[in-house]
Amino acid sequence: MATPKNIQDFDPTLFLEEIKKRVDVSREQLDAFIKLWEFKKFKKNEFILRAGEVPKFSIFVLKGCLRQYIVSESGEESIVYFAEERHFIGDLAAMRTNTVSNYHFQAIEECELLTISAENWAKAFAEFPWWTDAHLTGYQKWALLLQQQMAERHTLTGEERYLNLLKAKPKLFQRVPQHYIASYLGISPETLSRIRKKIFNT
Amino acid sequence: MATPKNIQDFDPTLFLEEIKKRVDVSREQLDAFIKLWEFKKFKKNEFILRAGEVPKFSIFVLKGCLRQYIVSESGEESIVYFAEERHFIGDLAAMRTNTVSNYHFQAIEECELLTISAENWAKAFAEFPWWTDAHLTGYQKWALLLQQQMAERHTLTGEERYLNLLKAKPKLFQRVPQHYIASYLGISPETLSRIRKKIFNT
DNA sequence: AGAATTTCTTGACTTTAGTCAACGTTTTAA
DNA sequence: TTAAAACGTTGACTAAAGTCAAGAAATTCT
Repeated sequence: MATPKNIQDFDPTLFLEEIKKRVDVSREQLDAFIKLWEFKKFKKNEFILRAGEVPKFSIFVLKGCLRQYIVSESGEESIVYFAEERHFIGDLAAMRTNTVSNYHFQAIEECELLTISAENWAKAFAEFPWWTDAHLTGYQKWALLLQQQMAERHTLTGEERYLNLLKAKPKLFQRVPQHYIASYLGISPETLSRIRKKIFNT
Repeated sequence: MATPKNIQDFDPTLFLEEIKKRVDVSREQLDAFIKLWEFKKFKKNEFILRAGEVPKFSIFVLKGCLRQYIVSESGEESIVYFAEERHFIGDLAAMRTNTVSNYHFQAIEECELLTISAENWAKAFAEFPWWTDAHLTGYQKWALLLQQQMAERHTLTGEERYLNLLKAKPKLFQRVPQHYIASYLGISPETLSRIRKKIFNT
């Protein structure tokens, strides 16, 4: 279970750093802003949000790692995103429109998260233009990146995509099971095993 | 060549309809808003924006159809998006940060577009909160959709993806060359030809 | 520590899709 | 209106990746 509410004794440094990376904003603004977030802990393998439910909050990862995945009609799981420390994750569109999400969000390790409710998200949006701005910029970049990844899914082999990911997120490979990486890359665990064998035995 | 500037005799109906679909906003607001956009025509196959250049504007399609594609290191083209009538398209992230885009935007047919410059985009963003809101919502949904498409790229066969697209955008198949569809689906033109043969000859 | 579970590896075989080349058809442009 | 270019189809072959099954290795739980 998630720890109850308002355990406010978390260290906000990481969070503030990430905000400041994106926008230039005063300490007072940040203090007011951070009050809209709530600290929550989750155990390994615990579900943070589930497909078929209306998301109650959106997430910033202080510690740990979680996966976002979708289950196809045929029952196959497909991981679409890993959120490590310093990453935002969630289904804002579903949360804001009060509709069910298609995605599961699960802790891969014990996690410490900051969460923001739909109400507080709306407040932040109304009161802090710099936040809206940073958000929009983030999404604009992210959408382009996703398109690029799709193109790479089309033009590169599994091996090439594996090497790219290894270069881009080396730490990820130390902390998540290999078959999760396979799911994210869109290849079978067996194929990933063979790719690794080929790469490292030559 | 694109026609010069400020040919303002376009019919804004389509554009206004799309805005109203997203937000509830007064006629006065819309009138002021639409002044920030410029009408442009492009001939078939003409490049609207090119990879390696800083995008000068972002786009709404009044008439025609265009493709957004990326060229891989190995020189392979990969179409990531088709924009038909009523669609927004562009590389806002690159435009706003004054950096070069990785994407080409090319007219597939003769096109009539509304374009907005970086300056006017910033104005719209500052002056029309409803626009920012609609924009953000749009991106939030779009990012989720792209993730879903990536998952489908992983779990479905080429044939299944073809049938899905045929159902989702039937008109697209009447107007764009088949090998563009293949590029978008991430399969070779030959494979698409065989998929079609199999589907329609049984 | 030891049993149970999960994860990873390997082999044999199948499926899906890509490549190359040839040729017919359609579209475009001089 | 005809030549050229672009597009689509087909065949033969190849490559990439999936599936199924068995077993080894690692991790988790009690």
